[in-house]
Amino acid sequence: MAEAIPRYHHGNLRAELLASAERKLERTGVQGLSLRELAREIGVSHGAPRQHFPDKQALLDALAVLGLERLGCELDEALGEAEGAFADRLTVFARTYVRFATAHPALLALMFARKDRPGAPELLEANGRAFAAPVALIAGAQAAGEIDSEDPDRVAMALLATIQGLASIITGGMIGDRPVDAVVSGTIEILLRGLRPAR
Amino acid sequence: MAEAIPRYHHGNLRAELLASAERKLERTGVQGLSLRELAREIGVSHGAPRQHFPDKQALLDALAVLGLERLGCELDEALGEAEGAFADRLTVFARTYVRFATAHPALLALMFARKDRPGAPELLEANGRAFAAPVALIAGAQAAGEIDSEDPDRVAMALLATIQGLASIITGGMIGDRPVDAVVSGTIEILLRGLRPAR
DNA sequence: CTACATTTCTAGACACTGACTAGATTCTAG
DNA sequence: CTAGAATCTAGTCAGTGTCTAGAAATGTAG
Repeated sequence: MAEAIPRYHHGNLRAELLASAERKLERTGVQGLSLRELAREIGVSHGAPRQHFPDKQALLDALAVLGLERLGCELDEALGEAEGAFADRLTVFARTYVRFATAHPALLALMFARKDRPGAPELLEANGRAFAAPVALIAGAQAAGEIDSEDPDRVAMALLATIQGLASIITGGMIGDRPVDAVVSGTIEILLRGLRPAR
Repeated sequence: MAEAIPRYHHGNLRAELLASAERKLERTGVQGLSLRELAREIGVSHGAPRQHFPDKQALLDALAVLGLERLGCELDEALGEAEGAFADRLTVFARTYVRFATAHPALLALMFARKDRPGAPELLEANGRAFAAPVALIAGAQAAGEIDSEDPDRVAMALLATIQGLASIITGGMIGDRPVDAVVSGTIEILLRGLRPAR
């Protein structure tokens, strides 16, 4: 640690607050996240965070944006190197999303907070960017005739809803002891059969 | 109001706490729910709730159980009087569930909190009771050959996940200005096409 | 009816939190 | 070098959840 000498100006407080907050978030949930405790751990006065986040909600929103960006990166990466038919790539998307959801359930809850809220336009924006790759994937499949496309928007909605639902069920502990990957790919399989073009 | 005379023993505090808490919950979310404020509104001292709920979490859990019971009633009722093919009855289930979810989003979040938690066995139990009717509906359809049943459990999982996902998307505000009922029935339609027995 | 035990509620305390303020310190342009 | 902006400290406030001791009402024998 080179951070042994406490200077008056921390120099990187905003970033370190976010990092510490995210660590704490996964361990204790939103309820157990305290601005003062964060400041204490970082070694800064209890009022310091206010310089970077006017509000606790502002910190949470920033965490959500970061989460969306990271999810977006993981999705881009996974879908970028995914080859093969639409079915396979959609499964890759679902698995990546579900893995993220189960790895960071508390963060996901923040990311899914109401977006029609004052001060959440950047959240909505980040949301759009995060899901750009899967949306493009679906649109491409529709254009290529790989899936039914009578109503593209409805199809995309159904796919996203299902995958988000899987994540909810799993993080809620309602999956019991069923194997995650099997449930995910089984569900995707059913969906795809329903989306097959009616020839 | 016959409750004008404040007696020492309220006589019905537990029930009134739950009712007040639920009202507040929908307006302010979990964050804005304060035991002391509840006590103040009801006209009782700040320590009184502790007699009925040892913990704030205990109040929240009780709220979740009540929510599950009410959801179960609504589902039972809706599915009880639903006639017709499996497709129609499944749509009724989805609509009923989504309506409940959009009407009580904060309560739904409580109901979907992690169930593998110390002191949540009654939550899990209530969860099972609430979804008894739709689970029976699905099992019946499988038995009657109305839908594919190579793996009954997987099929049920896919259906529940999808419907829960719809609720998440809608309460998260990500549905935009699309008509709710159309999105719901459109998604169900796709699922059902995928579940049609392969003859 | 009385005496006792239990339930229910009050009142006071404690540590903690998020938010606000004034002022000290450091950084940075000009 | 200096003035102003950015950053941090320290003190304060109302509010919260939880704990405690004890008062008040209720229920239950004898």
